[in-house]
Amino acid sequence: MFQANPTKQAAVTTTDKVFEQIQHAIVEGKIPSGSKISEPELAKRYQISRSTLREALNRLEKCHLIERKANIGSRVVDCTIEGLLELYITREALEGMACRQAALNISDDEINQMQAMLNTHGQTQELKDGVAYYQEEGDLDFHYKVILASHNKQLIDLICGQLYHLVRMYRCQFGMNSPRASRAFDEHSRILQAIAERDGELAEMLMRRHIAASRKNIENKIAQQKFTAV
Amino acid sequence: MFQANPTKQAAVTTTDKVFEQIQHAIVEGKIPSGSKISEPELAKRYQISRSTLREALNRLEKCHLIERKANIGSRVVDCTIEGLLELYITREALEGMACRQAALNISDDEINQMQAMLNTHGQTQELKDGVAYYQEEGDLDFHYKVILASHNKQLIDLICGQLYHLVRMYRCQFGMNSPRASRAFDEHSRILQAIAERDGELAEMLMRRHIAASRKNIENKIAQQKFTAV
DNA sequence: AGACGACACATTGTCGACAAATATTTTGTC
DNA sequence: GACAAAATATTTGTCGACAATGTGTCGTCT
Repeated sequence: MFQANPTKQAAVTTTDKVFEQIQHAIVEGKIPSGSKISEPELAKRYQISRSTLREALNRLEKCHLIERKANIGSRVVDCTIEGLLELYITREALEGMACRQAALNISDDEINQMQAMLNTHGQTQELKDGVAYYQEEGDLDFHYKVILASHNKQLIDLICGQLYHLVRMYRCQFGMNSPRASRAFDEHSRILQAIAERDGELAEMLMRRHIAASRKNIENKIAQQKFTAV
Repeated sequence: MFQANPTKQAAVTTTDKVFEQIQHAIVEGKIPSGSKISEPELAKRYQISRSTLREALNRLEKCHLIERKANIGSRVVDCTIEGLLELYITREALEGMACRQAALNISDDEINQMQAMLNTHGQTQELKDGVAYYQEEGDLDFHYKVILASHNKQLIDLICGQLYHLVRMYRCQFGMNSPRASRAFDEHSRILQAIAERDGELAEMLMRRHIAASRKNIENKIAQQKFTAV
């Protein structure tokens, strides 16, 4: 099954739990993007002391969900078009490399697992006619697996531990159920094929194109919106 | 002049100051890599309360200099060969992309600045005959400038705000004054040239080769050490 | 009327103490 | 003497209070 963050273990301390709650609230927009965070208010809301809340805020800052300024306070990061495009460019670099490393380091077991996962995706996708593949976490699921298969702790932590919270936030807030669904599935298949053939160079190139295509898709949408707005 | 972290503003709160002190201590190995961190002891050493220290520890965790486990404690990250190689692979991905973006987004002013900087490097480098270029922060300085020139906040924060503390740590602890000094200077020149010509693809490729060459240089050294050890 | 400064308020930063969890030592038994 | 379990000690997590900093308001002066 899909899990929000394959790198972290279960929440044990109260800070952990509050952190996860606030994290979801931010990702889903319940705490609106760009809004200022009041420590006393949040502490009261979650029935915890300010110290505990601040600890949680620190972790939120670590995944780039909030920004803090000394003696001034914290704000939820705001979702801008530029931010989204910058995020995709960063993903292209990191996931591309992760994909190359996956081709070098993946185990046979992992290959089989991913193949099975893609098969499942393929069936449900045929049924739902491609609408839901992106939206339901199937897409993220595949990307997660690739990243983990890189066996590179640095990459895994950077992407899964930090970037992907932002990715999910943008997806939620911008409501991105792209029409690229069925094409994305094909691209995933080819990427996995390259990985299975241990062709790192090709694997990286395909993953970069895959992400770049998403980015360009977004750019087009934006341009379109601008056009209809005028 | 070179500054430790071009993204952050001056330290204002006591947490900031203590954070910087401990950061330097870890980077320079005064607090040995892999050692456990005692909160009470460090708090006493720096004359601050534990809450303040924990705030500083949170930031250290953010730059991957320490690792924390719930209810167990913090350890300074330990410097391993694998960790170093993983770090270089991540740098290759991120700085390569930063270089490509720099070629697209750099301003003419920035180009001139970098050109001037390289000229300075070239002169001092001729004098010192290439020994010091890597060691003295000249190398990092160039890389910093490239990353900033990408004008991509995400990339800048990831590399300058997080990765580079680790890079400096490894450089300090493994004492890496590589014989690649004079070659590195040439490579920097060509990278800047590609950037100035707005050739993003070439710029990325050259930067990736530049970093990959460093990595392979390290790998060779390791292999050599193993050989002589046997 | 607009600008500057003093005051009051709210928010963030820092502190020391208590509670919970983990590590260590002691004790008892085989 | 070695192992297991209980008791102790240390460390981490959480709390509420105080200090320092920033913000807004009001009154006075030009």
